[in-house]
Amino acid sequence: MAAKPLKPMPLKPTKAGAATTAAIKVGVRGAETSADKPAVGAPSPGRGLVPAEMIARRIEEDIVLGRRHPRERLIEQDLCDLFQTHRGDVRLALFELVRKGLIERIPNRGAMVRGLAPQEVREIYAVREELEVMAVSVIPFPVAATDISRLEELHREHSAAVAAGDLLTVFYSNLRFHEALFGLCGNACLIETIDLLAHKVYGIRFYANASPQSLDRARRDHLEMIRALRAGRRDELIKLTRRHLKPSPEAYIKAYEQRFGKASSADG
Amino acid sequence: MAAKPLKPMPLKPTKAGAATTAAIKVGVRGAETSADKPAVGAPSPGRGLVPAEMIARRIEEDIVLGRRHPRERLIEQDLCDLFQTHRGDVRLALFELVRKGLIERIPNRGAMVRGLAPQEVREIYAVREELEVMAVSVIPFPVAATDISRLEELHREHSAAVAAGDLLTVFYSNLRFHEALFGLCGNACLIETIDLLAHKVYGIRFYANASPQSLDRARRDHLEMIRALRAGRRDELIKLTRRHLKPSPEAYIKAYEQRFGKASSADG
DNA sequence: GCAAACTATATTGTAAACAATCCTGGGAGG
DNA sequence: CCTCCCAGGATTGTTTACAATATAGTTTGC
Repeated sequence: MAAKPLKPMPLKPTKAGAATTAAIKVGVRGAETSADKPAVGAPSPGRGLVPAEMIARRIEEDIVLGRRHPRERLIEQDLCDLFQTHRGDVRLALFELVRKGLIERIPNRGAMVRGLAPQEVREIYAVREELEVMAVSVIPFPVAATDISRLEELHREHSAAVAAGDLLTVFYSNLRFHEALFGLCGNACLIETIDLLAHKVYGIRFYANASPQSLDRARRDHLEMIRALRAGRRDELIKLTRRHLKPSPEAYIKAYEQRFGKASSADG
Repeated sequence: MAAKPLKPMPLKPTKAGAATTAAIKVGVRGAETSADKPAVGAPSPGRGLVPAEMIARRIEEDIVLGRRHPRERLIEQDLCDLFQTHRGDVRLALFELVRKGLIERIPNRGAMVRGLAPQEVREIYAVREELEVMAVSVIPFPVAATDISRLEELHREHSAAVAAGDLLTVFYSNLRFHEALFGLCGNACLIETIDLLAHKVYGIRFYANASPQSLDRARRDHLEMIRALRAGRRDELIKLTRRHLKPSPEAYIKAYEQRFGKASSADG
């Protein structure tokens, strides 16, 4: 323990929760800084994120959009040059991506984009289904009109992107739609966990997004979800939630088996 | 983009899952390399961990056992001296703990042990219950005798620690028991997510572990769980799983309200 | 006497250099 | 011809120093 001749900390026994953010003697900036971290807002934003988080997001985006394929390796120095930063932050970003399950890292060797085995994908989607169904099961009904409006707005965004074939915008508007939907449940931990698992399978969306049919089906699902929400039909909403999660893993696994043979999907 | 004149990577299209670890051309030594880094002797888990993970673990343990209280701040240099390492690893460990929800970090200010508001605790436990019930719901029955034996062994360990009043061992053996139990479900993602959420509330176990009655109740719960497992009574097991999760948050919230007043628990 | 600004210090963030480790490829020995 | 060993080069891991930023205490102006 080094010197600590000054005060140990403000020590205000406020409610320790979200507001605790302000504890360190929050200036005007404190709140903002840690506040706007939940979203995956825009393609390449620099807004109030820690540099490492921004780098992680950019790499994530590359993986999602297929610009970096599985087994491709990520060199720290390359990333430093690319993002104009130092290795400390790049390193942090890489560990962050390991945590999210998007890349793999072996000490003293390096990091590489991670491919998901069918079995893993199935398992992740099983948990996602459980949690997303839980989320829509606890949404307080009736849902406020403003919330419905917001979902409709996001749905319009998504539809437009689908129509335009703009995959990047499709991806992010779809993300925002689901964030808004599950956000209605009010359980921050649940929302965060759903988000975490969604990140793990970002990479395979590429397969699901491949066909226009899939995109359109997703669009229609969203529309039905909004209807069910407005009508207060919870059972319907749950059914839709389950159905909406089916196509992505199926498309991925099918593509995987066609490419590498069926054997791999059965092991493990 | 620096030079990359050599091979881009082995590129073996094996099953991309867990075995992928070997992809970078893992030699025989690969595993050892990360293993033989004792760094700082940890009480319980000295296993092959990256230094940063070990540091995170130690700090986590301190928090769990109340050796570091909420709002206490963590200075990078102090931790370097304590763990005999450099700031890079300490920094990594701190970010890791932020992710686990045990500490809070504000850029340019520092990190501090995080206190959980009652509302957060409730939310986390709600998700934990959902996932743990899911886990025991998908355990393939009947359970192998060796698995039952292992659980009994861990239960004995736990019981002994409870009897001896050795809180540290109680904590870790309890952890191992639940890892083994939920491990039976076979869904790696589910196991990992359950573990993640358990970490988030490590800190509040201190309250639950305070009374010998609580410890003994947990012990008896474990015993009943093993019985239900052996008898193949899934409904019973689910009921026990739910019941087992109740006391901890209740004890914490009660203690919290007694200390800071009831107002805080209702907001948010 | 109070408030605003200033300085001093503690702490975090960034950068660069150095050391350790691992893959690649060629050559010696069998 | 094959195997083993050894240098060469690339990449990660570690160390150190320095810069930026925030907090605390003090001073100055009113």
